[in-house]
Amino acid sequence: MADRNATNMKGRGESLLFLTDDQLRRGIEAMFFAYRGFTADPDRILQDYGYGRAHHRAIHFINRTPGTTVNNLLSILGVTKQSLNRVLRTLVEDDLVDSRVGTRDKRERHLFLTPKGAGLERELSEAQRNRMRDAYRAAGPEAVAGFRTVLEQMMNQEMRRQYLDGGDGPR
Amino acid sequence: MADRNATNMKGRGESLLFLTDDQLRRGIEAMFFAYRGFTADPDRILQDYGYGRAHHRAIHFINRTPGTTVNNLLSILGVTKQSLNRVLRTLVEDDLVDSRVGTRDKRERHLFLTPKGAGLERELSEAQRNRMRDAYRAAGPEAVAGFRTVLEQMMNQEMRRQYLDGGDGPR
DNA sequence: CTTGGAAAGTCAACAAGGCTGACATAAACT
DNA sequence: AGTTTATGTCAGCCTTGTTGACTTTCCAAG
Repeated sequence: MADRNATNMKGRGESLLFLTDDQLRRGIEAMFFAYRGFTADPDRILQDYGYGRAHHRAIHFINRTPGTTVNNLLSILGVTKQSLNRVLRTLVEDDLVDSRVGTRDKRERHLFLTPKGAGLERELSEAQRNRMRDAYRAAGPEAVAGFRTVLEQMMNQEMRRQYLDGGDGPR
Repeated sequence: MADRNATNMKGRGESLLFLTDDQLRRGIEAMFFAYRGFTADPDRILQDYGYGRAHHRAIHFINRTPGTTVNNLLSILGVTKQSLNRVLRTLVEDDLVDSRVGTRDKRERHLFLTPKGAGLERELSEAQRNRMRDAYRAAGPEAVAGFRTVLEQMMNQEMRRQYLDGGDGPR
């Protein structure tokens, strides 16, 4: 429906710009709807547990980097400690996350998923991976490579800004 | 940093899967960070006006489809009428949106941006387009084509679900 | 022409998850 | 000893989502 111009450019490789405002607008909307789809499955699962996206994010990054400190998590997620703490507290209370006092620096708390937490993580990430896999499969390997490339550019933009602007935080 | 496997597959076109869980996880995280970057500029602009993302979304879709009804907007945005109404009310009060009673069906309200509203829309979409354009430029035309293809797959997933599941709405 | 129901709006109450500010504690650093 | 750092916590505010109940308008079918 929309990638006519883009596909016509394939193989030319020059930056002769097919980037009309309308093309960009479609990209913007695609991001909006795709992101909604992307979070839909986890959202439904979390609802059953009485959790929200904030819990999902915490669980995800604790799983990715076991033993991460609260401060680490804070800067990755870009929220205030009060906000994160609220979430973290319920996760510890519900025995999904284990918060261990640091050995070298006892002020720090190192965060780990409990078996129960790892279970929920698997459930959530499996749903999301299935989505992603289906989209990837339908789009094909070449498209996936391009997808990753563009997303990485968008990520870099934000990382760059965060450090250049002194990281005045998220809205 | 990540598309090694994917690029290796290029040209083979078969679905011999390069889709390891770790590759998928990286895609998932890229979506998270990219989306954050994607909304960062508008969020900053909106803050100055005392608005939030909900206002942005309303403004965007009214601009895209001038004269759209409240119900149309409702189903596109996937929120409750009470939630949308609160946003719409402030936009009308602040003279950014014009709500005209329908001529054929007078129960309907048709929504238009006022010149002032169009001004804010331009400011917001310009920031977002610049982001998108920069990412597209840096990634190149082929990557953009792939990006669009994958996003469209993800959009379709959600559209399909919405109608199959009877559209039980967003969380 | 009456009435049922759809479309839109309003009011009230609530929850999640952001935010700020202030303050407490313990540990580490100087 | 005094300062800084990491964390936690209390209180209060905002946005944006939710339900439920109710009204007004008005189309359309009986």
